[in-house]
Amino acid sequence: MNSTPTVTGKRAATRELILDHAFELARRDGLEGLSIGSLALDVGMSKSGLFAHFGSREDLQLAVLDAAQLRFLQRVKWPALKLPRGLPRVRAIVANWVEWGREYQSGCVLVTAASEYDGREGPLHDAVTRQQAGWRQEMCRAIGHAIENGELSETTKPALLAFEIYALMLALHHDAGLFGFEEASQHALAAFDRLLVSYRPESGQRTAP
Amino acid sequence: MNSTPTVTGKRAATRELILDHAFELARRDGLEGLSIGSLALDVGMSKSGLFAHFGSREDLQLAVLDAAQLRFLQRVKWPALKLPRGLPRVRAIVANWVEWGREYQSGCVLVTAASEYDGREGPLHDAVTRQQAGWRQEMCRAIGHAIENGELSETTKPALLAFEIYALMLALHHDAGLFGFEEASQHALAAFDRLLVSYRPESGQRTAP
DNA sequence: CAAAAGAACGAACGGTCGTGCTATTTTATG
DNA sequence: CATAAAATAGCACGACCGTTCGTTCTTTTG
Repeated sequence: MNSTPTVTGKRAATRELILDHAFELARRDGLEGLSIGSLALDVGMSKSGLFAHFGSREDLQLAVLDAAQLRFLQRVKWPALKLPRGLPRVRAIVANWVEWGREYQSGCVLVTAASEYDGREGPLHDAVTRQQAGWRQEMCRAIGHAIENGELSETTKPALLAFEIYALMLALHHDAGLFGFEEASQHALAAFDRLLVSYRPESGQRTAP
Repeated sequence: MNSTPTVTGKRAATRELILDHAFELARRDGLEGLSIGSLALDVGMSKSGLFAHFGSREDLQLAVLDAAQLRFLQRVKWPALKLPRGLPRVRAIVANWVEWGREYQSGCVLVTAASEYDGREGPLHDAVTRQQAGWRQEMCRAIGHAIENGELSETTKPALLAFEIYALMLALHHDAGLFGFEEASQHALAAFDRLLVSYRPESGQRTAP
């Protein structure tokens, strides 16, 4: 009756279903370890039927990468945007990031992809690099706002602090996978607190709005 | 004439040759991406001839993992043991570690293996976990000496500082592979300096030997 | 030199890989 | 309900996977 079967369409719906399963499989085996046969088995459809949605394995991998980034931004970035610019937002990003690490300990697709494709070339390398550079830049901007607010020392170099924060999150994933999330997250949060102390502005000068 | 063909023996020699090539291949493709066929092609011998040296792919992967750790210890740990215990040795370890990162940017077998096997089970997972736990403990001991020497604040928690240092080295590998080694190493070294400043002992109390 | 031992080879196995092609089924449209 | 279109299944392909086996070549030993 309706001219459009659903708002999203059947094609888009099953595509999302496939990407859901692919996201989970890629967590354990990486994007390189993701195979169409096992994915089709997991989804419950035929290899060829699934394959028709993407046209090539590489396009599937790119789609999974995009889906993973979308989830990351949904869980980590967007909720933090509701907080005011500056240190509160930076704190929220880190807090959300740690929670993301709790959910996806031992196998974040984004982290895995970075180490899988950093030494090669091709569309996946490009996509990963673009993705990581973009997120790092967003971190730098968030840090920049905190500096402008006088919440961080004015000598703070955003790129360096962003590097330090990213380092903690990498180590969080690393240690959570090997030694358990609880100890790892305690270390990461303690280290982040130490970081903020070390970047605390000199007493007296405030440039708040 | 000689009863022993060489000191090492032919078998051990070609085994080392294989592991040399395998180490290089595993840098790009990880231990999971390492295939016997392509390795044999790279070494210049037949699949079956190569296979006979290990008996299974898993044993090959374990051997490569051991070889990688040996190289790491040779380049990073052992040279640092020539320096006195305490802060100088910790500094040397980090400096050597960064140089290791320069040589093996975009693809350290140990880092890759950690993310490949942290979510599974089996001999490789066990080996990686044991390996990482051991190295972390060695870092803690080295840091402990620096605390005893009064070169770091006596409130320093070795496990946390070891986590922070490891985090910087992970981020060094990450960024070096994606954005280039020079910027990454500058960030890592600057962050390490900031770390040492933040752990500087309170002025006055010295407990040096 | 002959015999025994060791190392590497070549071929083949059953499987799985990614990828096309052609039916068949499901869904939407007049 | 009939029909066009979209979505999925079935099948086959060449390539590569790890592994096994029997053979051949090289080295060591008596």
